[in-house]
Amino acid sequence: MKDLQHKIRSFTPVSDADMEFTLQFYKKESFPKGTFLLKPGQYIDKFYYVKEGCVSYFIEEDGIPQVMEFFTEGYFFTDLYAYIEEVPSLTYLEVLEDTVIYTISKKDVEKSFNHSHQLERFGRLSMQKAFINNFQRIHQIKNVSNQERYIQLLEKRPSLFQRVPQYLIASYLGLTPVGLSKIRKRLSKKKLP
Amino acid sequence: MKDLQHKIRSFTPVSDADMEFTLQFYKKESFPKGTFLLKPGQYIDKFYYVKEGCVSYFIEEDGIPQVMEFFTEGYFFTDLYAYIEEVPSLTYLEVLEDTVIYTISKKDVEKSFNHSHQLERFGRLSMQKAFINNFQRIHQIKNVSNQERYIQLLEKRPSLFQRVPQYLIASYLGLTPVGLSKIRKRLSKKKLP
DNA sequence: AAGATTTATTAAACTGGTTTAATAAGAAAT
DNA sequence: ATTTCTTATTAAACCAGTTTAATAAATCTT
Repeated sequence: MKDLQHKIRSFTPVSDADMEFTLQFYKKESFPKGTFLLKPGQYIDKFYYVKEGCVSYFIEEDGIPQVMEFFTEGYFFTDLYAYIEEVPSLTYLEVLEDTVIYTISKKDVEKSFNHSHQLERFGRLSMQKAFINNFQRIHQIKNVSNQERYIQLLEKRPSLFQRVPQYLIASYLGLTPVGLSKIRKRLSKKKLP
Repeated sequence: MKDLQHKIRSFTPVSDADMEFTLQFYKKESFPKGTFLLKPGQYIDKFYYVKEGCVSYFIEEDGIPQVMEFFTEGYFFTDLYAYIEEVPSLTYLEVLEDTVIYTISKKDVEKSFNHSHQLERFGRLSMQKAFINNFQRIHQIKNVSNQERYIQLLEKRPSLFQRVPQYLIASYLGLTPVGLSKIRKRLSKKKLP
């Protein structure tokens, strides 16, 4: 769990004792491609950290998956709304490739935050970072063209294109597969001859 | 500052002593309509709470304001990215009507969070709530039609339409004024005869 | 109240996407 | 290897928005 430890300390200093206290709760689990960690109607009382692999977070709209996020190595995730409010989820969490995850229960998260001010601070700062990421995403969706967003994703998370089918990336970008295909064609024409 | 106190306690219990400790830092300030609390290039080391009034948070794109949020009564706000990273802002914060604000400096926010675990927790939970709001916004922008988003805004924050010019609301919804006008026309035709 | 400015609507031409459907290419199963 | 299933591309018709420009309505100034 070296990388998880490192991840936590990238937010704020945590004493060895506190670190040990919280790490004891995480359980390593492996899920094969195709596993659903969460489906609509289910409750979720766990927080996850991706050690290795990829998980999609999506909602189904008229039978079509609308991808909100791809969680890859180093991401913390859950369906935060359902987790916090303790209501049935509206979303899916689907494992897109064989994935190794560290899991911690909500109870144990809360134990950790109660145990030490520093761990509580880690909670605040990680949430802060997630907030900023989301905010930049909103800015992008509102003010950047689809084509530009595609290019930026290509630059920022190139490996996604190797591991995730294109129609899911289209969905993540807010496009249909046809729309994304058109953009790709347009770009390939520009670049080549 | 009764309402600010109440707001803080709506997130988590805070002892009277801790509450007094943090409230001492807030300063009441009044700004007339048209004031800019922040412009691009400036640094921001304050957090704000709207006691009364309305502040727009926008970025200028090709000379056109793109509104990210309207902060009204009961909102905490700042330009979080510039605040955290201590870099020059890219955004504007403009007072849209005479507004009363409680201001606290970043130093004093940090003093508060250092002072007590409960205040740190308030910080985490308020950030968590902001995260969820943002997330639902992303979901809305991605998966809800412009027309439907307009209707939902009308239902959720009707007073905005009384206090903010329509072209700013259009911008907030990701539309041009022309586009919003069309939507309004379409809807008025449907409802009436 | 008149004039000046800002804001909202309408029209017309355009555009970047959608939908639907057919086809092609790739991957998995037998 | 052949079939089957999934994924990606292309084409054609369509549509909800945009841009530009003119007009109308509302608000602010003096």
